[in-house]
Amino acid sequence: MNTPAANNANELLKLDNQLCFPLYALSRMFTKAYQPYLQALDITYPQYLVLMLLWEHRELTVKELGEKLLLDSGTLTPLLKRMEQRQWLSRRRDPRDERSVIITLLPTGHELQAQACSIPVHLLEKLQLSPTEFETLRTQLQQLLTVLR
Amino acid sequence: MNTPAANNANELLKLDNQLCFPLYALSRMFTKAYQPYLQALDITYPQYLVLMLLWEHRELTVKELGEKLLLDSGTLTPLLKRMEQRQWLSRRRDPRDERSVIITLLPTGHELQAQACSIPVHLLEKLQLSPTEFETLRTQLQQLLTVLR
DNA sequence: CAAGATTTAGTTGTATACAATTTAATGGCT
DNA sequence: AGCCATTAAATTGTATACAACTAAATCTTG
Repeated sequence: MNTPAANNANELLKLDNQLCFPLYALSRMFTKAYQPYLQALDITYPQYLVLMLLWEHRELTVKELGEKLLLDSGTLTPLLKRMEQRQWLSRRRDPRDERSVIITLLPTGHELQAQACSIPVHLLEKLQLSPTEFETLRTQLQQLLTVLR
Repeated sequence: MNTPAANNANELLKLDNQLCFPLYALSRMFTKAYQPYLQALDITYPQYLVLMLLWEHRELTVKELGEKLLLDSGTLTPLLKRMEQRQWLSRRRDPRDERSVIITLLPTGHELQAQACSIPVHLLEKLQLSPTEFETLRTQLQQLLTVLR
């Protein structure tokens, strides 16, 4: 354990020298930053992600949602059922392929968009990043996401 | 909804135009990338974080762990109890302040370090980032973490 | 066309996260 | 000393995540 190589390995084992921990911590901090705005709409962050996709696409299968959010049915099915209970969306089997379930936004779900569209603006203010910084970071993360996918 | 301002607000509501989603997705993908190596040690990612801190510091209170990991006792207490059951660490009240709980690494917990020190190396390989890219990204995330904290 | 492979959701069980509340101990102040 | 505010963990309840498995529908290939 006292060779330079071992010391280097131990250095790498420190929290501060890793990429993963800041990602993990930042991800949770962002979710908390969203919290007050989401609470006003009575939705959670993953539910907000689903809504964003449905505002853009109107209807999507569970599989498509999973591909876009990188979540599986074990997470999505109960989440979508909760959203169905609140009348934000409907779940129905695809008549042309009974294996698939099509998620469609209901009127109540559409109405949330008007209240939600100020959320990203609020968050941008909280971040205090210049548009350039924001864009650079977003692009880098997006790239890393593509590489790892 | 057809004014330029409203359209811009709707643009911002797309997944691809946000910082938060790539952080959220990347964080989970990283955890999955660690998974095979952590599974070999039979630990979870948050448990690995706790171990890394204890390898570096020997003993820490629950409060100190929470400050470093940005987690509260609601998350840490049950997590630490599970690690205690496996004899990796001990939990005992601080005699000088009975409110605090001191977490100390046990021999079994120390031994895990020898097996764990190859993990960051494996991860670096998976990432395929140049040392410069890695460092730039790490610094940016670290900074963002400091700003938001 | 029939059997086996594949695909899509759903289910089960475990482990986080975290808000909100509770409990116990300590500190500060009169 | 006695009281109140503060602090540190623990507890409770809800909502993700995700591995592993199941069930049903569809596809493929001989």
